[in-house]
Amino acid sequence: MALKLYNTLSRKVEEFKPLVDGKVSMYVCGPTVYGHGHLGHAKSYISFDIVVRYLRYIGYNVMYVQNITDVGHLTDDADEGEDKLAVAAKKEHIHPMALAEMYTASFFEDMDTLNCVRPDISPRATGHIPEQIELVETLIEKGYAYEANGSVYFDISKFPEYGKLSGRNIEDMLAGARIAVSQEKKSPCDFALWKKAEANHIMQWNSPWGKGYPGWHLECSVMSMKYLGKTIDIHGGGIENQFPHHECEIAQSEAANGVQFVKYWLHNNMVTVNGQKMGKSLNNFINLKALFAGDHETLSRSYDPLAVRQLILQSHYRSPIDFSDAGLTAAQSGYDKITDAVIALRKAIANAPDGGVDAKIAEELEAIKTKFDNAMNEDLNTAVGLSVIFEMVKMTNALLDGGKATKGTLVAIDSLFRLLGGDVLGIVKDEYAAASAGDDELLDHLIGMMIQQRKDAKANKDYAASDAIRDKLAGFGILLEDKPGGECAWRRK
RNA sequence: GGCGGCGUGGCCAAGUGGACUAAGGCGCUGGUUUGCAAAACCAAUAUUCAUGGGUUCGAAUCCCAUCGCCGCCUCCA
Repeated sequence: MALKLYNTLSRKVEEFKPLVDGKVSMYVCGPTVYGHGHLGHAKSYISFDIVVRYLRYIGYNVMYVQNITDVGHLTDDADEGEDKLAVAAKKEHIHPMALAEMYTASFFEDMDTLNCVRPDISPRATGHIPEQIELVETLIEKGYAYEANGSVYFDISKFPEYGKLSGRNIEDMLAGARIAVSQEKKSPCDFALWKKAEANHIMQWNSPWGKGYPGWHLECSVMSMKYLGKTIDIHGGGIENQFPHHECEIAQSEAANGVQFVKYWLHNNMVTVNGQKMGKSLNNFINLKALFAGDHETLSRSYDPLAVRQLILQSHYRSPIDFSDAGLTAAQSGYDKITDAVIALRKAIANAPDGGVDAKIAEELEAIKTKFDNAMNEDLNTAVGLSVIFEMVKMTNALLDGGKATKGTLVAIDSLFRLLGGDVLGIVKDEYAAASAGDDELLDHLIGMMIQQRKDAKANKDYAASDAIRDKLAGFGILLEDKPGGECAWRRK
């Protein structure tokens, strides 16, 4: 069975067929770097991270480009207001490019923490000003754009397909009262390709139309074309970018090149916080660093980044997701359950009796993988994909409880955990920080002493003393687990 | 006003015409284990899929209506 993806352009789930056999070109709208990453970024980039990982898992050679927007978008709408980066930079008393640098680093850090694979290319908008100017020139030459008072606008009337992605028509939009009217534009729907800069505008470049800066849709068209070609397989982004951003990208690119810009348009849905829209202007967004540190008024604790990732994977990428403390706690519990099972499994491998893979288990693992593949092939049903991981957890725990599984069997299970849970879903790690021996040898000795004391107390039926030791360690985040046969293991919580 | 989505157990969430007497997670309850816990395992937890009609041999899944919620249309992932 082949991969199927929901294509916003056709509003249908379609079988995915790349332009070139075995290769996929994919562009995802990246962040505007004027603040730390937040939950919305997490949802979006984890969603597309899954797309990339799954495509690679099923054998495609993927070229993944995700831009960094470090200029140009305005605080208000396409034609008014200030450059968001400039506003933030002014507030922090640093140069806009220093601000962009800082938040770009922060963004990469957060995405690494969420275990998102790095894009192959992360092009910056400011690094592609000449290319953007070239595209504007091309559009003017071909009659799709016009200059007015040092700015250049795309002439929507020359591109009848405008609206095909978002299902809008120009008449309806003209009837709407919310479109800002500019004297320079022939039609209120025309959008800026290049904006004339006032003298006090920090970020500005020379152009054939005087000093200015690029319009806010231009960079994606240009960088997509430059690194992936005139027609690409997949373009992803948040659903709110469907209109106008992606609509404008299509207009610019297809007008300039005369060929289809993108085969498959993928859009992820939005995030709400406690049932309410999370928006920049609402100022209710939870930034990722605060989330990982538990440093937010609505959060009772910190959350493991991969538990956040798991929460996102529990629902479909095209569904909205609500973040709440309760939801995060539930996801964290589930994540811990998987992690504990995998750690226990890997520990057990060392002491397991030699032997090959149990035939029945091998068969079950095969069925599990098939179920996983089928779910993911249906427009990336990560919720079912995750449920498969939980089936493996159950299988693992049952086998470990039985204590008779061979090394070969356990290794086979671990391999599948690494493949499906690790390579594809990104929630199972290759290595976990040593929870007992190894690096923490000293800690292990010390806790071992406590465990021995507790054991002695228990032997004397001094349960008050033994429970006090357990409680005290729990207070430090150390959980004791009594095993059958009087053994006691410890792990961090 | 235009466009789109959603409403499934206490919570989250998959399923979108027939193996659904509805996956999975969290939670709760009972059991095994334990001195007691924790962890793990086993069992139980929706005769029902917002409501009312309709189509069909058959609907959570299709159609219509009603109610409720949400998003986009302005920067946002």
